[in-house]
Amino acid sequence: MEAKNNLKQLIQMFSVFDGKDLDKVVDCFKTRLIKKNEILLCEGDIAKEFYFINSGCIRTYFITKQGHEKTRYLMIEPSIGTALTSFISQKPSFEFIDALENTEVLAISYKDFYRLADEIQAWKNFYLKIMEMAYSFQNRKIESLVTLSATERYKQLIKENPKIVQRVSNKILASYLDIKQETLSRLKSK
Amino acid sequence: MEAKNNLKQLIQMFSVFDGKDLDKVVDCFKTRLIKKNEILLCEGDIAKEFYFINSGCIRTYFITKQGHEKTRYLMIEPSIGTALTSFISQKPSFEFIDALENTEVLAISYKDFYRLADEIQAWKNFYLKIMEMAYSFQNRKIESLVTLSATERYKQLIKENPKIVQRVSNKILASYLDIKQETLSRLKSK
DNA sequence: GCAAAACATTGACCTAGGTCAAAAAATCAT
DNA sequence: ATGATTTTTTGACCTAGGTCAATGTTTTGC
Repeated sequence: MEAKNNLKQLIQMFSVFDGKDLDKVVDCFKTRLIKKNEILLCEGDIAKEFYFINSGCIRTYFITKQGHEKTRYLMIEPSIGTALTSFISQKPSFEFIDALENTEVLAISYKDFYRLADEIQAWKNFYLKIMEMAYSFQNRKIESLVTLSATERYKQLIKENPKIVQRVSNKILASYLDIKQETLSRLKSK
Repeated sequence: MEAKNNLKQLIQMFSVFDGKDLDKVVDCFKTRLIKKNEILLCEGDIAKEFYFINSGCIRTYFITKQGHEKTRYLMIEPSIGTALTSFISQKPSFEFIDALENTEVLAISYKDFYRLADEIQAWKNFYLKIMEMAYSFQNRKIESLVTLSATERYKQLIKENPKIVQRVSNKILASYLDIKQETLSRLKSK
């Protein structure tokens, strides 16, 4: 109940809904409780759900040919996301989604997500906002990868997402920053 | 005339239009002829136009604090794009847009672009497709940055975009691949 | 056609971050 | 509470790519 109110609040930050449409949207979301280390999506599966994180932490990551984990997104409450490329294309994902903490999400299926986009203009606008924000996020990520040193990326993360730094292990943080955990250890102690 | 037919063809690859709506959309695009090295957008300006490249080549790039150019997008005909972050947000861009060759574009203003999105569902769907494709492109870019060596990135570019490699100088290619031109020279001769 | 400018290549040297291993610290499961 | 496992830190060593300078090649503008 509380989770659905949180979801309503987040949605309305990005798109103007009338009450009935918003209820209709929110009713399509189902509560999921996920245990720490549980995998929501395996590589090779199709991402059939989109998530609102009501509490906890989930991440998307992939594994390189050399066997290195690269963390793509870290999401703590309140936020939204999924393995977006697979969700959009409905093709097998090369990303995993897992939970770094016990996590409560509200999940909406691909079918409902797109059906609502056809039926409710405000939801389609919301979806556009999601894509715009995701695009801008990727832009900043690329800019930081090509212009900042490892130390600078770490400092930037501390400044912009202190909560994430507190809650996530150094191993995971390092894989999110595109550095090795030995390197993160060293630059933390400078 | 020919350009507008090319634009119609490209649009219809991504979204289903009826004839009248498509004409209405295409009528909002104006022809622009741009000379090689002409700057379409300066850092600090707001991106007020979205482009269809009918012939030629344009790129978006930014300059780091150290004064290095980093090329973000290379677009040869037929393609679409702009400095998307600034276009979406209507805030000053940190990217430049310039022409690497004499180029003919069809340009649509921000106002028309969004007005059409309100009036014509197929255009809004088209815009969604643009965002989805842009997002996927960024994803692949990030993946290549964090998993491939300089040589591998170069080889991937040759394989996936041979036309671009032929038409764009090594200096620009290097800045697109996030390597220095000395490095590109060296790995080309291996 | 020619000088200037820009692009490309090559040489020599340097360093940020990776790799591998070992040790220490923290967390987990019983 | 304790042993096992995982995470983190530290040490020593290595290398891909950067930096700077010089030279060669190609393109541009007059």
